Amino acid sequence: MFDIADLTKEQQTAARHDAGHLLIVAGAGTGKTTTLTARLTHLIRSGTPPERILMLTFSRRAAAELLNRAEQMSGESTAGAWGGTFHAVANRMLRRHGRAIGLEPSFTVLDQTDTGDLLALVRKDLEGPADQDDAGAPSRRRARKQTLADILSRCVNTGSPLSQVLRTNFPWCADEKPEIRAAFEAYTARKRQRQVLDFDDLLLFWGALFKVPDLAMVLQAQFDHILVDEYQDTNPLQADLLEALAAGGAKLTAVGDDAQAIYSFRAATHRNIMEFPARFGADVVMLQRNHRSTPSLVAATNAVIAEASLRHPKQLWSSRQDRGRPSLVRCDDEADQSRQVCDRLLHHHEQGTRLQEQAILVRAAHHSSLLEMELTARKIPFIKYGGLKFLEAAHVKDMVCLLRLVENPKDELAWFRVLQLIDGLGPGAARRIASGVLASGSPVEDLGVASAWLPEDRQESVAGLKKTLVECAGLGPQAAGAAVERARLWLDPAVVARYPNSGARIADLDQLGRLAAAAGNLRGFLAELTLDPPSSTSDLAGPPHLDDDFVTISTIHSAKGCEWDVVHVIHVTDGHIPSDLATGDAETIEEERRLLYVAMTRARNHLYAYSPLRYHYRPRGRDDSHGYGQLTRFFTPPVLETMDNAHSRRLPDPDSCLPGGSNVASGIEAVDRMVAALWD
DNA sequence: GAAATCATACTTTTT
DNA sequence: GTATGATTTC
Repeated sequence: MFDIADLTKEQQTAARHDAGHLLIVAGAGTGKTTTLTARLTHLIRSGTPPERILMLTFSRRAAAELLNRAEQMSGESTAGAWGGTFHAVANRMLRRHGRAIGLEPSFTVLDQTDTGDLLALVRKDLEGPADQDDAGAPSRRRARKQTLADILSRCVNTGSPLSQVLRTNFPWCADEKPEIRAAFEAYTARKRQRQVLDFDDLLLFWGALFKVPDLAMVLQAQFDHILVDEYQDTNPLQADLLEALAAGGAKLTAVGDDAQAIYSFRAATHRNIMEFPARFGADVVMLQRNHRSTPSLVAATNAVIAEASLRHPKQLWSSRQDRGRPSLVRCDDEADQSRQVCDRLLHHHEQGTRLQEQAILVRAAHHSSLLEMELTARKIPFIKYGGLKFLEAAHVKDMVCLLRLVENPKDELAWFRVLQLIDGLGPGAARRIASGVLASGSPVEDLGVASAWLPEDRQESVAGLKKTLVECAGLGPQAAGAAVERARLWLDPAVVARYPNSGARIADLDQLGRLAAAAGNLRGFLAELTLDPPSSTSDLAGPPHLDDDFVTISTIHSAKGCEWDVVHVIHVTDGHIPSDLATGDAETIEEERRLLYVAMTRARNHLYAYSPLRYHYRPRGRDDSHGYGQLTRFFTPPVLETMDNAHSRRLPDPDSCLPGGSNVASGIEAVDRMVAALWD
């Protein structure tokens, strides 16, 4: 167990800072978590009650771990401290204070998929039956529903008008602007009627709470200290929230590293961290001593990031014992890459590095599929983080919607989905019944009335659903586990009849039942599930046996904040890293560079970057605005000088910058008005 | 109006 | 390769 006195001087300065707001620029591996822990310890020891501390982190797990470590370090309880993601904290605040702006505490939260589904639903409602006459012209394809959700979210999170977002981020949808705009308006209205919030609403409404004068005073007096982790990955809306939170005199501590900003696709902007000192009048402490990696690895990662434009200049250094330079491994093709990864994995294992101390990092979840086959064939166990979509599996979604109806019978989307599980009911019938049911004050009771037009046998099936909902609700709010069990009596047969490989799906429902039983409270369980979904195969299957050793496969995004002795980064090839979908725009390519930087800086002792020379499928060139056939290489000569096995040529680097700015109004109507103003 | 079939754009990262 | 929407069939 260490003490604050064991920290480096710069870490101590950060931990003990007492004058006003503070920005800690913490380079990769510089002991950010240690410093934050020490700061928490310092605050608690110097008399700040835990419940007057708010920690905004990137995941619930990060918050829990910080509190845990602070508790060990300080020897005092951290119980009562507030912690979680921006969205999770917003959820808690709104359940408690939402009534002040006209929000019932039983609201449900839509995830990104739900948002897309609801947008599709209202878009369908909007299109008149009149569009059918021009039979000759095949109606052109419209933006997919998920794209609509992305557009909406980007408008709201950056505070940019629809036309600008369409122009710069979704040019192929620009000619649909009128329909998109109409869909957004209808979508907003629909959400309000049904008491559902999407992710962005959570932040907007949290902000709206601060516009209620009496409540704002209470909220602003609630915390003495607010700590924000991973500040480089926050968006303008979140920065505004912080400003409102701190208006009552709470001290802000923001921690982050502009070189690791990798969430611009979610509207995060490194401008937040660059502008923080000026905006809040904060002191800056810079951590530059890398405790994680060997000097050779630091030299290589420094060389990679040195070529980035627009950064907080810093030079990381390490005094750890060296273990040799990182390797760039040229592979013949993808199959060769898989073999080589396995070979090196096993080599290090024989040298005494457990598989758990090794990781394979990928740009996109599907990049590891061939490798996973090779691992399986060689009987090397692994777990995979990121990309797993437990919640998006149809049968899981079915169960979640069923539970959502128990909690909020006005949840139209849930009705729409659940009704279609009944044999013989499709989208049409579901829509008709759902709208009938929602027109009444007590939706569940009137289910029979709303479906009276159906043939008799189907009415009976609907009655079965009603019985299920009534009985689940009768179990009370604390019985999430029992509710799942009861719901399964109705859902299981439908799942078996409806989907192939129902065995695995039933097993998933078992798992969901276990999670629900552990959560207890149904409302909390549902909110937690959408705000902090299970992120790995192990979260679902439960931890493997303790003696089991397994290697981790993770997307680079999910690997943020983690570290391993040995790291294998695969597919470091133009088209994969950087991704094809980084459309040749300079800013996006810069983000891909940072992504590679994050991946490489996860390694403590050994680092391998694999680069297949040939792919068996046709590589797709990106939209190529700066010349024919030009490749993006991150391993430029200066970088290659820090690595083994390599040779390459040089590229010019690009530069650019993006605009921002946003504002928040008051009350639900005001929020809606403000958002609607974006749709010009 | 629902289910089945067909055609064709699109294929990332996540709260 | 796959998922969505348009079209045809029942």
